[in-house]
Amino acid sequence: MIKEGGAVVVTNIHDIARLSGCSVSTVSRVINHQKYVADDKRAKIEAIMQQLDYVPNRVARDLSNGQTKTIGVVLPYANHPYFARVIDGIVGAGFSAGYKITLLPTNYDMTIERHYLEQLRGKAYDALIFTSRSSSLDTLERYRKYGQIVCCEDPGDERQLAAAFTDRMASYVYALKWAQTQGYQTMGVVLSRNNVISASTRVTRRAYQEVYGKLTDTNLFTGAVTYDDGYQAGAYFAKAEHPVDAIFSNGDDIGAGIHQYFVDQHQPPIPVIGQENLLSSRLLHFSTIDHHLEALGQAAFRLAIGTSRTHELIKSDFIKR
Amino acid sequence: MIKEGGAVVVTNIHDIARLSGCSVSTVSRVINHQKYVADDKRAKIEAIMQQLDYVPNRVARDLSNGQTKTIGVVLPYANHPYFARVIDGIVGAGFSAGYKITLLPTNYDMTIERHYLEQLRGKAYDALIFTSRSSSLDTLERYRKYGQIVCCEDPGDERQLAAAFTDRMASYVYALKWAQTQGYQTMGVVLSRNNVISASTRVTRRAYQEVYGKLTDTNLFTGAVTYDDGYQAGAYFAKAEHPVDAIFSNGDDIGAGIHQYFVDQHQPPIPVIGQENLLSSRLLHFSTIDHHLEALGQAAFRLAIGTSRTHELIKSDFIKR
DNA sequence: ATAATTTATGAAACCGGTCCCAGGTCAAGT
DNA sequence: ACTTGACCTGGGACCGGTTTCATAAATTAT
Repeated sequence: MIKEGGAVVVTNIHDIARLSGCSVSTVSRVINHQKYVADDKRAKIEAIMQQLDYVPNRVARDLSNGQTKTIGVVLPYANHPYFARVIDGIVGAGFSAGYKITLLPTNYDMTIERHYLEQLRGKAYDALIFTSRSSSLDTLERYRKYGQIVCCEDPGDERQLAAAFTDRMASYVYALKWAQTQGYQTMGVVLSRNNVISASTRVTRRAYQEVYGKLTDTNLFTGAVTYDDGYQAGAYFAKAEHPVDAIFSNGDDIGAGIHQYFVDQHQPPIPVIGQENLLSSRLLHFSTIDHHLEALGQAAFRLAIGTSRTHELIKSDFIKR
Repeated sequence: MIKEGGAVVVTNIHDIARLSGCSVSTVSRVINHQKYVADDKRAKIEAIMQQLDYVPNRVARDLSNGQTKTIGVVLPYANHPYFARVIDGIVGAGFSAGYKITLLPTNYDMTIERHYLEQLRGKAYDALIFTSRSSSLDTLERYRKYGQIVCCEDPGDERQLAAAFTDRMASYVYALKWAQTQGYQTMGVVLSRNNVISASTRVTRRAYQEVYGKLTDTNLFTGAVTYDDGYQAGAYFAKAEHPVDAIFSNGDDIGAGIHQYFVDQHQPPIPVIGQENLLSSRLLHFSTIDHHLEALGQAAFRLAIGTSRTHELIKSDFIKR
């Protein structure tokens, strides 16, 4: 019991026990609203807890219970609208379930991802949600035994990992086919990371293959994450030898950059299809795919606290503009 | 020591001590890279830790150390661009300092804020950052003794609270005076919460008073948080009996809504001054105040882990468009 | 009246670490 | 030879809870 200026600042369960003339076991029972405590003792203990303004120590309980009621959310960066929406879903669901959500930025660094996986081993989190990853699925799976691990992509076949993901393939194919019906013969593509580990990249290539055939290097711009990157992409396609009729972008803000480049050059803006249904596509009035990322976050959270090793598919909507 | 299919899954410091023939104290010294351990013992212990793939339990260390290296960030909702930028700053700074950042949504509910303050008492966090609040400063101050509390507004006079805030007053006055030089005789204002607890609301009123005189009800629209709210505000001012020459908005996305209403009605858009320098003001080309919210978040974090009861002022920039 | 439950309580182990302190070795200083 | 101080080591208290288990009283069932 630590005092400061006469007022009690910190108390523990032993103080309460001593002052109430009971044992810590009994106090613990009162704290946890368990049966088998005499009414008078319960009242007395509650009164003393009230009086000393006692609050049980969260960390001690976590240690004893072997769980922290905390979920770690692994993401490259927090300020990107894609992740912001997913986080929003996770945080909302987490709040309702009484869980704490901790943000774990990686900047796509595998070493840092490993660090968080080690923290999972150290019981710092009950589960990890990978909204994006650089490590292999094998690596993630290897840590599965230390806690639930949820990834936000289709892990395919028989994985031990839980997964919440959007139906990218279906929505991409739908969007691209719609573009064909609009008379767009050639379609440019803008991607973020051009590697096999990015689910978005992989699926975009597959969907493109199915609808437009092989994706050539000239029709592809990679490394786009922000509006300014999109602007660069716009410049690339504007100056291209064989211009494309429309561009399928990996995000609305990037799409806005593409659009804006043409506007700034006083050229007719090339039709763009974006993703995420952000304000930018609404303002510039181009089509987009809404992946319902809040729902994705909620699903990921449910999987994180559930023990069921399952998959959840979130349907996307194509918004024609 | 818990095994699963032959492989060791969980070990603790006692296992390491037993297997290495040393005491727990010595193992602890090795874990923490302390002096006074014989080279051969150190090597042996390290080898065994390696072999069993031992990771110290985070929660146990936290309990013993009396700190969690976790900062709670209190905010109304996570998906709003204002808070997204502040979070980004906090998370970045937290990562560099080896701290965990937990998001605590309140939806402006005082009861929920209280709940988080109680958690601070329960040692769940080392400090709390209030990016926004509904509780009074007195209330926050009352919990100050349980941990550092940082608020993101100017708390004025002699408060025990640490504070990181932007120079709203200066930037608002600057922006409004600039508007006057542009010939805008009457200025509408859009606010989020029209109560005295919102720093933004309070300062906007004061700045308006200083430049334009008394803020009348007819020149004010409140309750705006999103683009759609801004759209409503646009409708309000478009249909007003005494139209305003320009509108000072509490956010770029809201400003975009205002702007867009006029566009949709085929009316010449009314000049808007936004805040936060988001993509929307860039796309629609209206002036805005950049509060450098990432820097605000970083400052807030520094105050959260520092014991110095200080204030940090972040300068804003007015971006004329 | 006796056996079987249910209720009530506290001692003590446990969760998995940190750290103070006592005790011992050994080389340098006087 | 004797003090001094740096180096090593382990026992055990401590952080603040939860939970098992033994014990006993009060009910209920037979």
